[in-house]
Amino acid sequence: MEKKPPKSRASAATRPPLDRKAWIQAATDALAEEGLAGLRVEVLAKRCGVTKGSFYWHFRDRQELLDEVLNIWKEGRIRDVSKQARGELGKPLEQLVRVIDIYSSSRNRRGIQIELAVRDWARRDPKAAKVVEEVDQWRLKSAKDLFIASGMGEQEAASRSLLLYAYSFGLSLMIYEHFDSDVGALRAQIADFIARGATPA
Amino acid sequence: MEKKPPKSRASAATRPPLDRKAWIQAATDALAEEGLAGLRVEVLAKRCGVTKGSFYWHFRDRQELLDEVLNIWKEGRIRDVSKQARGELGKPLEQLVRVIDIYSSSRNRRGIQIELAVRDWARRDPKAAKVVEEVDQWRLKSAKDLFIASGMGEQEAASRSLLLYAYSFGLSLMIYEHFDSDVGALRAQIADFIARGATPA
DNA sequence: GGAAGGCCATACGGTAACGTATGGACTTTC
DNA sequence: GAAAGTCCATACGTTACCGTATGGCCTTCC
Repeated sequence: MEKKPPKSRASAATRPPLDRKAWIQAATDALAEEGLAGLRVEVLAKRCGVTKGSFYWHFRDRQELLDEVLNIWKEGRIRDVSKQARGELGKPLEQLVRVIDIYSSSRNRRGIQIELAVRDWARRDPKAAKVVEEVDQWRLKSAKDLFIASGMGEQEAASRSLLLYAYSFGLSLMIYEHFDSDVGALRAQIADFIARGATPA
Repeated sequence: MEKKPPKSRASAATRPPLDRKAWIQAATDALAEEGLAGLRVEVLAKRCGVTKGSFYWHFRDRQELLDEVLNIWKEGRIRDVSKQARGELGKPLEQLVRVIDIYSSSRNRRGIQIELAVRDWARRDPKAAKVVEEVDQWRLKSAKDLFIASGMGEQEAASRSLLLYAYSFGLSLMIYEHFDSDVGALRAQIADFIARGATPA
């Protein structure tokens, strides 16, 4: 057998060594693009330019990565909500409209894709379901507070909060570009409708 | 080599032979329960009590089954919409509230699961996306007509239609049971809000 | 400069799935 | 009753993935 030179570490020399964070980042990218099915060890390794030997040094097994992805996502979402709660982002109604906008906008494609992937994941995995439930709790509570802060009653504030988020997520499940000549106007009207209850004549 | 008796056809004798429809039915069940990832030939075969030898007699390959599942689903949804359009189901506003109800209700768990599975599928598969787009077109157009029939203007009818369906699908992505002591009341208020624009004091 | 530890490549065994090839059992047709 | 057709079981080759075992390079620390 000819002795192959044990792989020039050209890549290893130039590339900074990976850590857990880098793996989780790559996994989250894959989750956005391909859903839970995209989180495969060997595929992620190729994406990172290494082999799975690296992966199993940083993680016990695939499940450990999945758990981390979920937790990181949860923490990020709760941080976002907390920012809102601190009221540093403008008046209540403006914030509510912005929330709707964030989830309707193509600007935030990656965030939306992850959101949908996690929620699909949650339909079959109890751990993911628990994370989604917690995130929903925070968001709904925060939105409800904002509605109340703008002078709305308890129950209506709760209803509108639920409507706001359900609509936002649901919209990104639909394919409606050709439904109307100006879907942007429709979205704007709906946002106004949810946040202010207005239905322009 | 000992000659094994070529498998008693006990099952085959009692079980009626499968046809394409039976396979598609089983596949749709699997889709509801496990999503697209559940549509695996050998797994479905086990569910049907046969081996994949049967499958490949009825279908050219897995893709052919997937296409059929999509088409059957599309036809069913469009049939549903057509029923509405024929106005055999009561007054416009009642019908709209019923649509919301159908997609919020645990009565229709299977239908909702399939709906979500197909829409998740559509995020990565152009064929599925095309089917979803067509179904959305029919549904949105039908809802819009109902709103118009109850005296609403063009644009508001369009907005509310989009809101209605987006909300319905989005709601089944959320985990909100513990958000309020009476989530049923919230849902009822939202339905009324979407269909009639009412926001009870 | 030698030892220890961090980071990774390679090779291996195992499982699950796809699709094909082939033939067997049972039914229908002529 | 033989031939043709229907429906399926079995065996095979292939690919993709998981997780383990093992060893090697490269840095750090004494």
